[in-house]
Amino acid sequence: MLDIKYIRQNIDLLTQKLQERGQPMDMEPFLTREEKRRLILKQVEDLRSQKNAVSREIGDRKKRGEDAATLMEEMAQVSAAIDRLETALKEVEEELAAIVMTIPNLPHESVVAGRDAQDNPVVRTWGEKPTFDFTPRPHWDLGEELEILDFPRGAKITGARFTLYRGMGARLERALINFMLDLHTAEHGYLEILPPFIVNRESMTATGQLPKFAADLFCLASTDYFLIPTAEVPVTNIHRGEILAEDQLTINYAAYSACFRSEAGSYGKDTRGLIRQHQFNKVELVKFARPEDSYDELEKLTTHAEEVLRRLNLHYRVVSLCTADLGFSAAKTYDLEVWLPAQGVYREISSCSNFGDFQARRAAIRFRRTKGGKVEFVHTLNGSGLAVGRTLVAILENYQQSDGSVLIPEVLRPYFGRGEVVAIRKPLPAIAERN
RNA sequence: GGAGAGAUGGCUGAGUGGCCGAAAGCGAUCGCCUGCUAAGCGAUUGUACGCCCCUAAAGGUGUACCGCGGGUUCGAAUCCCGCUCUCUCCGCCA
Repeated sequence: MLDIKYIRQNIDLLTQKLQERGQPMDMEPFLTREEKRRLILKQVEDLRSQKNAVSREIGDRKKRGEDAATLMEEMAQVSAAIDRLETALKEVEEELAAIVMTIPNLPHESVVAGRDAQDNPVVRTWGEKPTFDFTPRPHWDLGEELEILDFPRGAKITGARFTLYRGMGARLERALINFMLDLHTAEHGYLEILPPFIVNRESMTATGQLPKFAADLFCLASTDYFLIPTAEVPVTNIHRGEILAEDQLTINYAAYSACFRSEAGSYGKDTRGLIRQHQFNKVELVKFARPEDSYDELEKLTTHAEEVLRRLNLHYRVVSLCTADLGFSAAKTYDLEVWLPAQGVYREISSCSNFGDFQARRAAIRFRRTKGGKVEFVHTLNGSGLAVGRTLVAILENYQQSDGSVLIPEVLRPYFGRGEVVAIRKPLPAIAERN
């Protein structure tokens, strides 16, 4: 959410920025309601002021044993007038909020104006595409053959875009979660969080998923609770409505969670494999920073996410999202895209964003300056560190061998028991049956 | 799921219809004093929104906020209703 006063005073700049985002908006409805709100508010407050003064007078007179009947009658009418104006005020405030809540964040000045994802500049690349002396196969084939990913049974148990992990597949997913959390907590200084995976409407609104993107969420029937689409939601809401001390900042949290996305409108995209699921695992990094620090923190956050890929020795590139590709709440975003050799594409595996004060204003997350004692909004940031399912995909495809087995990256081997396990192989028939 | 108790400022805690944005204490900040330390003295100590002033900041002023939402009343932290959360007991449960 943007500041209403800021919108009013910078209406031309805002119109231009929305244009650049490819989401032009007519600001006239905002302006008329904003003005109407102030007009009515003034009237209501003047009447209330009058009411307060006269009510005090009535009290005084009664105490002195004087008659106050005329004044009381007068005030009854003033109260009625206040009631009418309050109704009108509430109405216009709701309309105004409805408009403001659907205005996206303004892109940071360093974000390039572009038309679509094609215009996202590549900031850097790391590593090299692995070479194969055979044709690399897609992870869905490898996963089924190794009997670690079971797509038909996932569909039977629940439906399309749900997958059953088995044996070494489940183990690899778990190893990745632990590896990522260990790295971020022990070496990057994040505090580990295990949040609720179900949140209320207020939390969803604070981080920007609601009211605009309800179609992407799973809502629990007969409740006002939602399955989280990312740990960003519960973790950012940890400090909703709080005023933090300046010396607490920057706060760094790392959280594993399952993520649930309904994503209506994704039909036909990525129908095979693990890339686009209704349920997936993710380790999320969240920061609360002072405004002057937030863009430095974004760089740090991004390198923390990158470090996971580096240690797994997975080739990737970093792109900076252009204005048109930027998410609703973000002021600036870096996407990490990992190389998937079977498909010959770079695939998004992490998205690291600075939201500026956009979420903080919605969520009322503030801090008090030690010097000056002023209250200001914090800046919130978050990034995937990383999407676990997609990391598993990248490992299967990049570490596959000609015999159909998949080597386990060095850094993950300690998570597979005593270190004897170095590869995932097709199970022997007898073992397969026992499983 | 059933029964009961509770929710007040950074914290503790008083306040059952007007003199209450809210006593007192603690904490914090600034200043004074004491040759250091401790103690003492004084002042300040919420947030949001509107208006005035204005380059801005500061300032002035008004309104709202005592868990949340309604109601009664000229007037509500205080009375009534609904909800949420916390605590205790019972039931159920991993």
